[in-house]
Amino acid sequence: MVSNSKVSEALFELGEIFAIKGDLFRSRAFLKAARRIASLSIDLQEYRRESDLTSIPDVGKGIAKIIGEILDTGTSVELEELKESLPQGVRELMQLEGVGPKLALRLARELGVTTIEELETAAREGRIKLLKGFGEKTEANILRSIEVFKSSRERFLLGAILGLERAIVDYLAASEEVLKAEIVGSVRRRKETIGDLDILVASNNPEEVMERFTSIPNVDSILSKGSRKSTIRLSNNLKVDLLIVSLDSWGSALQYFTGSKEHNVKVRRIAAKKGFKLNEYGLYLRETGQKIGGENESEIYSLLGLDWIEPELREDHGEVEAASSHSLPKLITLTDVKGDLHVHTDWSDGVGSIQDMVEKARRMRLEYIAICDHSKSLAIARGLDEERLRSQITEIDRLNERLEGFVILKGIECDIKSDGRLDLPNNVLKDLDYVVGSIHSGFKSSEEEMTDRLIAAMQNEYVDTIGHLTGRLLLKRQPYPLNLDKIFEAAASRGVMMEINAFPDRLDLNDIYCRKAKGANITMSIGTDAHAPNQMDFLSLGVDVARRGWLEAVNVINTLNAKEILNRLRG
DNA sequence: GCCGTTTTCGGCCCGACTGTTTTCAGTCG
Repeated sequence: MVSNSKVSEALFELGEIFAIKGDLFRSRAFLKAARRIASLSIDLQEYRRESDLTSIPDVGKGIAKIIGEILDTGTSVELEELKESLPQGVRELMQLEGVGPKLALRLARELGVTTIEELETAAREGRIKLLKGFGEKTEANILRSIEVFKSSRERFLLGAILGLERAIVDYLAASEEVLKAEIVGSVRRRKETIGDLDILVASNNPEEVMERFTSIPNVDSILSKGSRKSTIRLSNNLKVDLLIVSLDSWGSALQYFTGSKEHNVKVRRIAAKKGFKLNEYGLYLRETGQKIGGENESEIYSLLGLDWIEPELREDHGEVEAASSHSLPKLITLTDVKGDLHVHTDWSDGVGSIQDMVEKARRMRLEYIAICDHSKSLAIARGLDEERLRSQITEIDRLNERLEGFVILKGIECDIKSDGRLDLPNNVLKDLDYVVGSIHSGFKSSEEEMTDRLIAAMQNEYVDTIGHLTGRLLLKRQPYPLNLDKIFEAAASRGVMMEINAFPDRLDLNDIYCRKAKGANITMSIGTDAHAPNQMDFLSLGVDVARRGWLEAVNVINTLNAKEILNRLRG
């Protein structure tokens, strides 16, 4: 899939350049195509061999030609020429908040700056405010954007802000002036990483609520403040938007601010076609301006002839079409999940005993957990050799005898060695209930080597699941290259499952691959990879990914109860 | 440049906030 990201980056770049040049519609077309390519679960190189690139939505003749050129030569002549024609550094400047194409071009042209660093110098020397149409405030804002850019331009893990999200909503909801409060935006859609936090409030007294919002204890700065919409930055650099509407616009505002942008564009277009106008305040008849909906969200969808769409699906990945033909999936929920299929204990690098993990699971009302400590190759994690694993098996048997209404599955997270063999012999694997095969080394190998390695591992009859397939660490490490088609084909034919690793910086498989795996008839398992009892709370993040990947309960093995899963695994 | 139940031309989502300017362009979501 390396070629896909290369193509999508080039298309993004072209889109931005066209925006700088003022050709906004062409820009939009390229950006749209770029996003489309980025979300494809098929490899472009392979796709091109079998079909016409123009069969991809948002890709027409022109862009197909450019994609072909990039696949063949690594770049596009048009892109290179356009880059030449722009002053150096314009695109870099656009990374700053509040600096769009127009501003970036003027700054680059008129100040001759080519980097953010040079722009900072110019701002400190007071040269920006001398430009026509610029003043003190613009200069100060640019300086502040540069600060933010330098200190933290990374996104936040969804798993890292969840408590905070709740706390802010509760803080606002405690005011009598707040009639309703809800998280919207990418957090409501449960995206794996988020850029900011969006909160929607219904109130008849927006001024007072805004006051309360902008005086939240850990606010660092107020970026904008109006009667309907304000933005603050918290001391941890997280940006929080508050939007206030009246109760009769609650549903349309919820719909609008949940996004995604692409989803909303599609929904609005349907509204327009049916003779409506949809905005955050309501659904209106275009001709008369009469308001016909807005109080609740599902009503908006139903007036447009659509089933209500779960927020996690709102990415314009076919959900609007499915809602129109009443064929949306019935998504898995957290309560469907009966067990956690990947936890560590103090037998390897976890901090809890088997008993601690069991107690936590029981508090979560789960029926089972699979103890999957590391195997011996992972010496740094005190991985288990055959002898210690046998002791652990005995220990688990002993504990299971005393447990009622709960089962501990005997498992292992067994290292897959570089030749694809497993780290422990079959004569001990056969005595386990559940084997997760994972790669923890050799991340720099080629796509072919990694693919072969995984396929070889799946030939082992005791491997139930492949753990954290792509090895990515969100915001830290890219996934290693893999031929997913080959891997999923092998997994489907061998009946091997794919893990959704629910640890916040893994979430691997991701949503897109989940959907692809589902299409390949592969069953998924969800495991938190918890190394401490409380980390089992990450289970909900795994379910979020599954939901974003269009999975239903039947696609996930942990929706079976303890008896069923034991039958399925070793029956 | 893409797209089509208004289909090969003429649209392309729509509104809030800011800054600097007297009526609006730029940016963002």
